[in-house]
Amino acid sequence: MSGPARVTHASTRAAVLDLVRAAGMISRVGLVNATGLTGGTISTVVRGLIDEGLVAETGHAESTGGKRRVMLQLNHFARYAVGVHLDDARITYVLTNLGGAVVARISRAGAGADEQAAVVARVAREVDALIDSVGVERDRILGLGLVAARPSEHHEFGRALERATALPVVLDHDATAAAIGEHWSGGVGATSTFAALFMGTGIGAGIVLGGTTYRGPSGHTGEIGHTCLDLDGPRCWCGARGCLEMLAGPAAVVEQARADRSLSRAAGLVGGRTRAATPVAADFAAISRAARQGNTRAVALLERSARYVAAAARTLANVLDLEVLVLTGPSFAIAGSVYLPVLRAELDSAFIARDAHPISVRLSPSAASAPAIGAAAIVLQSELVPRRQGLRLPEDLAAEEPPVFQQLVR
Amino acid sequence: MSGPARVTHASTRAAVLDLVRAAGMISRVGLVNATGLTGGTISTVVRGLIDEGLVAETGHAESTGGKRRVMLQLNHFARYAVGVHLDDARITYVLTNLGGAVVARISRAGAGADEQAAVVARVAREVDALIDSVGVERDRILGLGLVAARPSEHHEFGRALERATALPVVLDHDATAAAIGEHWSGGVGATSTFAALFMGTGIGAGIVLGGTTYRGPSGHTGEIGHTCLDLDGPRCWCGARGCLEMLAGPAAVVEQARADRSLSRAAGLVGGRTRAATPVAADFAAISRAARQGNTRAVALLERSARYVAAAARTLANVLDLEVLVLTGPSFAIAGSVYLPVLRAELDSAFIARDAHPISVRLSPSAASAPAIGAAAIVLQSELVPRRQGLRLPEDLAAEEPPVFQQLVR
DNA sequence: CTTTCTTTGTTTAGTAACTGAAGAATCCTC
DNA sequence: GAGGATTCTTCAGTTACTAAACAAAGAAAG
Repeated sequence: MSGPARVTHASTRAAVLDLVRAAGMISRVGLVNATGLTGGTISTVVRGLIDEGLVAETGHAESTGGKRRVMLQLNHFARYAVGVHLDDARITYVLTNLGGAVVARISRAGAGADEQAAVVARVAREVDALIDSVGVERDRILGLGLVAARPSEHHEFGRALERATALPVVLDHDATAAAIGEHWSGGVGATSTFAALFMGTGIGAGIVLGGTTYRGPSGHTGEIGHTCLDLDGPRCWCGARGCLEMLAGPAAVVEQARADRSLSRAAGLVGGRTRAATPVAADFAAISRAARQGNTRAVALLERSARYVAAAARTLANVLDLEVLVLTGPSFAIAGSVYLPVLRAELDSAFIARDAHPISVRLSPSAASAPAIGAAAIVLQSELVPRRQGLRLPEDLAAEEPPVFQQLVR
Repeated sequence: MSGPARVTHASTRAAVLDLVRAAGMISRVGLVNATGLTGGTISTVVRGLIDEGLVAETGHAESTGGKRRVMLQLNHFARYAVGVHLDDARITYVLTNLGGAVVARISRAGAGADEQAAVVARVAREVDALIDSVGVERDRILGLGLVAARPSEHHEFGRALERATALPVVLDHDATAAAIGEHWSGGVGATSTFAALFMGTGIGAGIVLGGTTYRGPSGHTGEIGHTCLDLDGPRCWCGARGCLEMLAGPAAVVEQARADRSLSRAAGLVGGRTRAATPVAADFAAISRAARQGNTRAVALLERSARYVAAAARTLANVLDLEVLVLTGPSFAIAGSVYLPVLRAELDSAFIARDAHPISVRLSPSAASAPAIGAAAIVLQSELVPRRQGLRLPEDLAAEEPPVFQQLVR
């Protein structure tokens, strides 16, 4: 009743492993301090991890007056995971090792309106190619993470891909995946509260609260694209008015640019002239390029968008008491340098909790492939991190179907 | 590794107790289904609770084809808790029983600029009067919950009050308390995701995610009063422009009403003429009264405010995937009937996840004393619900001396 | 009324995951 | 090289569970 805090049974191994991963290098005593477990427990848990080949002893630390600590490190190449990001425009594949580092990466054109069976076969083939390119044995691959903007629409696809690749498939939201990817690749602290602002064609946010990803009761979290920023703004497909996405999302920026003759010409916008799968993505890239080259109209357009995004980001930060905000996704990969200073300025001057703790705003070092990396990270997490803490919920009991295909969103 | 999910050791007793409370009446089999624990475990846990006098057997259910279930109920009068809400305008005290039901309630004028020692003595005296009014033995009172808009400013006050009353004191945010109060008083499901929109002088939100209250790394959560609704709106004290609080909070509504001669006269606004502690609260009440009596200008003013609040609420719901939204706090107690339909309409037409699950918007049945009730509920919770699950957090380690080679992530 | 079946609740033996304490190993200092 | 400091391991004991057998209470059928 009054003893020290404990760890949920099944999660201890995973928690220790996660600490080793997050710390990069740590001793058993370090784990004792970090977990609150006793030395004896850590000793046996670590032995198990070493036996499985997941962790290795790598040298000693300086003495602190007695026996030197034996340092432990993750055996990064003990296991691998595949991440697949289905975007309208492109499909991105990554193979990561246990540390979340990208070992191989390929990117192919999006599937468009192709037959699902054909897409499944193609993706399976490309996953095979990815794995073969670095010659990793199949049984060292923990699974495949599949992420998309609307995961609920890819249910059947995931199931089929599971059969085609013979890998366990987990399905999730791309923005959530991007957040987990940032968290996993170590840029963000293990127990921190942060959001990954994800800008692709739309705008969303993946949310991690105190180290735990937040998915909400139906997986529709972080929809900041529908933050209201103008009560009488233009009507959005969601039913409301003045949504961020309508006012300042990539599609809106492109539309505004197309309406500007001079800018259209200067940036060489694709416009409606081609039948490219995603003229929006292409044109947004063109506008960003023009901005980088000093086109003042392009700069003004992006900065206007950034002001809106910044207001939404501040709202989000104020609601969740965020510690870190990471900009990620294809559009921030291209135009992040314009948005970053605007968001920083907004949060430095108007974040409510700024006296209590700083909020760090940064650009993801791998914004373009963040969702795919995150997809792989979800696999790593689902294998290595606690499946669940606390009570089994009534909803779980309702759906007692065979766990063929693990899905993270409903 | 593969078995059913388990319960954190220390929390089982509390989880079962909480289920009994939430269900009102439940059998052991019901607890088995709700928790996922086995009958044997439930049997022993329930015996313990009965031995402690917290739970009692109360009759039988109809037979479902075999032995009838023995129904269990919380022994509501086994323990009590005191809740104190420090508002600028008023101090509200409640004594609740174990079920969160209010047994006694008093409300006194706010402390204003009085000396702290005097206020502590006065509050302690009034708490004594509250307890004596129903003749509850002191040792049955679990503790005192103290809530305020800016709890960090009442640290020393809480400590002093602890000495003066000889009761354990817990300190928290008033909006968070209101949310816990709603959760505890059973209007909201045990594992639901919801927010309590709290409108006093300012606007905030208490957040409960999947049955767990979310406080954030520094306790500054749910600051939806600083949701941006107009990029070029009036400047707010927080440093930003177009904050909800500036555009549509009670203070803004009052200011707009005062600028309207006809309405000022009709509603009999206090304005700046008196030296009352909180003219805003009094005038907001007067405007609401005028609206109820059919004054179209007052109605228009409040409905305008409601449209802004609704937009902020929608933003919040979209970010957190809310299932329930409760309107609470003094201002909603007065004007909730104007705000409720506007919020309902907004969320029915534009909540992103509305196809996945409904969002229920309702008015708190005890909006005026919700924070105080919540304060008491926090005490009940801190006594009866798991102290902590999972890992020890880095903040706990901060006090300890750092080993030379500590490489934990910050 | 008796038998059989269903459902509820209890008891008991066994197990996983820890703790606590003792001891072994390693290093530093004098 | 003796003694203390620190790290790590071992092992018996505790806790909180599960699984399975059992007992008790009612319903349904004969």
